[in-house]
Amino acid sequence: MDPPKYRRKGALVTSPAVSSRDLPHPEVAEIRLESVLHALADPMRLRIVRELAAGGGELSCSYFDLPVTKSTTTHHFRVLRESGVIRQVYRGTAKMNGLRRDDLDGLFPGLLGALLDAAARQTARDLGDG
Amino acid sequence: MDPPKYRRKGALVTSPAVSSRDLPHPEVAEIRLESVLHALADPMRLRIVRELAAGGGELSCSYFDLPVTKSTTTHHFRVLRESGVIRQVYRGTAKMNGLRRDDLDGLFPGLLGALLDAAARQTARDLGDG
DNA sequence: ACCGTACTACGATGGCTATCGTACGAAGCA
DNA sequence: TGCTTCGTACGATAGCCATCGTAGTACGGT
Repeated sequence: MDPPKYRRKGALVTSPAVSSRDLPHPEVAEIRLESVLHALADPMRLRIVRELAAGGGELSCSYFDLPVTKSTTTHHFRVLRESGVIRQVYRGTAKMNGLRRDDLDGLFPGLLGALLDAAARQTARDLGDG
Repeated sequence: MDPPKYRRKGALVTSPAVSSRDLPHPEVAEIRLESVLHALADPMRLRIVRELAAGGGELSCSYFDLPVTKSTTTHHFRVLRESGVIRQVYRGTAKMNGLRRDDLDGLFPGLLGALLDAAARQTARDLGDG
């Protein structure tokens, strides 16, 4: 392999920007409600977000035991990141994920809470209520 | 044409159930959060829902002046109905649409309000805030 | 230098979906 | 009995997307 390559979607760079790879996140002003809803409309991603909310801090991708392959898991995390729902950062070999709760609450007050509450209610209902 | 036909997706019936055609709606217990989010993740449908919320009562399909053809409009209304977001009923030649606000508030308290508020905030932001 | 773990990029694939155009059905009215 | 308005069904199409498998990169440890 000639020069070291850090390829991403056709781009070819000779060195990473920082020691850790950095991931593109939308600015707060770029976050679109439709994208957030689309991201959360997928059962797998809604589940990820719920676990993130329950977990409190940051969780690694491998923490999640999803019934899909790792490539699919990567895909879902990327959708969540690119829609502005989560923030991702590399820490060693792991990739830590955290909800962008403050950003979302600033943009859409009460939305995230209502969504998490709605998801919890639906789960309770699915389990036969009480 | 031989016998009168009321076809719907392969089914062939000899007479309508009632004088007005009736449309299938999900029961409250059948409404899924993911489906609601998916329905609202589309800009056209989110717009419809916002206008319905602003309009208060029921609005006919033709009330909306959407930048798509009529068949596409029909499609969007059907997605909204089948996800449980709106209720549709024929009144003469018109088809009236109403938000299922009570049903949704019962299932997911605060969700619809938070969504509508979020959409309003985003619109205000798009217009340059103030 | 080597290995293992964590995650990615890429290509393929099948399914869903937003859109259109055309043709038609139902209701009301002249 | 037509005519008009409102909305539907159907087929086609193009784009998106959730999923997979394979091959590969990055980092930390041995």
